Amino acid sequence: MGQAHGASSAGFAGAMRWGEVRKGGGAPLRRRMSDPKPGNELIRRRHEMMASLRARGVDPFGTRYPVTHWAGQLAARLGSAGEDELKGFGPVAVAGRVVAMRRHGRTCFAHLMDYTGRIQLYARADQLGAEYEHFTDCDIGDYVGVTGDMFRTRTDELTIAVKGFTFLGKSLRPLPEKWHGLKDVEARYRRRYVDLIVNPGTREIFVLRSRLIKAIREFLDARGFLEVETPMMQPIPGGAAARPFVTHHNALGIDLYLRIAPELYLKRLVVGGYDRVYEINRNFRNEGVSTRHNPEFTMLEFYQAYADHGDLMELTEALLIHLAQTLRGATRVTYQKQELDFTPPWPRLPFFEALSRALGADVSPDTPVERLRQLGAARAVLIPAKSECSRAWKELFESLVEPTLVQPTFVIDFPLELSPLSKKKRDDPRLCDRFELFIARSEIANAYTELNDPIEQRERFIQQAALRERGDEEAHRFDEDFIRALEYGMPPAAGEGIGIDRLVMLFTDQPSIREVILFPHLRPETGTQQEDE
RNA sequence: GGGCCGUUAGCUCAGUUGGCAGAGCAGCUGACUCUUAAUCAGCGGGUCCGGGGUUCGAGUCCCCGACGGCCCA
Repeated sequence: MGQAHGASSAGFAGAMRWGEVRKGGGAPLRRRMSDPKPGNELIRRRHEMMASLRARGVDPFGTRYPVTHWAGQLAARLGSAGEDELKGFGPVAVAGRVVAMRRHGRTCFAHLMDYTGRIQLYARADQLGAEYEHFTDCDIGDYVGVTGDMFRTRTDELTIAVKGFTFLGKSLRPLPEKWHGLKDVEARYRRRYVDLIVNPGTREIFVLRSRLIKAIREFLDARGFLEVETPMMQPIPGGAAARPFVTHHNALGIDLYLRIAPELYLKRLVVGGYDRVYEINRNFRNEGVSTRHNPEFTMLEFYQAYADHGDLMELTEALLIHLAQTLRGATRVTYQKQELDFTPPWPRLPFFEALSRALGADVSPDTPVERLRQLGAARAVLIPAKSECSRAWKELFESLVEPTLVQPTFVIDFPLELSPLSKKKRDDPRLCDRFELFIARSEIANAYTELNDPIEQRERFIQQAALRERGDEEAHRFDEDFIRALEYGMPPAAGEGIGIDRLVMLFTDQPSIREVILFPHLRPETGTQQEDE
């Protein structure tokens, strides 16, 4: 192997030009602190090994490999197979990443990981001949293909006796330690690929996320809902109270907004005659990041004609039970050491009843804001002077009620002012036919009976415009075309939005939204140094 | 935006009162034909996040900054 090292150093020097990394011809990027230093011994060694393989006529980066079995498949089929069955099973070809190597002189054990699981490999010099050296030259992290026969070791582990061996993709960087994995949270988010390689728990979260979304589709499809796609870039960002991201369309010469909600477009489709529609896709809100907020997040929205928000409460109960049973096989799940019981029906808690209980005094939509401020102050909730009632309700609810809502709870009878797209409650025009679902102190769903009266919708938009005039950047914007759609006639309908990321948090027992989003938003890892300010 | 905490080898982490920068894993060399956190013997590996200051001397103390985490708004 000695001469191979010599041959490799030239190739290495050519390949590694650390100092020359540039971003668009601009200033050099700062190297991240946890990145190996230029010329790092472990990386250099791997480059040398790559060159050594080439010198021996071995391609470190293989191509198409005819896989006959996956690791998980072998374990499932042969996990309890006897000696004779294994002998008769015939040759297998597997491919994956080498994740462990135990060299014992002229024999060697390794573990291969593919996306279904792991399988042990056993190589012997007397079986492999010249290829044995290539096998033991594997670095942890290399992608390889292996052919061989199944057997069971003395310690009863299902193993492939290696007969043939191919490099498929050389790994040039050292992986984190086998025992502790990668723990550093920042590194896990920035290099999710490494996190996924070494931390099985991370892989499982995103498999469950995928299964959850699939289960939602099955549930809605079975009930006659049509999945649709509506614009992500909108000229008027509507359907929610939030600040949008702006972008620019060069050819049209106009600004467009990344959507904060699909609502107004989905309702246009209800006008168009699709009685049951849903969309699962991204929303973008220009707000801070936290353990519960990512600037882009995934939302399910669905609309059902001829139904009201009461129907949707029942549908929501059925949906979450379906998810709990499909994903966890139970109607109860443990979230952050608390047991959540999804058995319906869930309590329906009127908004002002919840506030009154929390404040220890009766309050209603008519309670003056000054009184609300006093009551809030007594419970350490500060409501800024000159606030509108709506602001006070929000503050008090978020500080005093939300933290108490652990078990699934529908909060109903929201004040009209907070709900400009929602139908007015027939027997109390100060309230509306709306609910929010809370689970584990977190808002999971928001739904209402849709306002389908274009005259009243116009009035509501006008009120919102007035709020916007007074500086409320989150007030809804006037959407003339949406009014026009309603004027063509919209059936009574109920609509709901469910935050997918927060649902995934519940079902994977994760305390932070960043753990259920593959690439959560972080500040760029390298400073641009170009805009000095 | 505010408060607190963190950043040391590829990874996980120690680092005393301010006095030569450490361990385990990973890596390298050698031994080893059923191991599995393999074992045994030996070896190499550091911009202590960055910049400034105090000091004879700073990983450690002070100031500024970057990034991250948690809590609050």
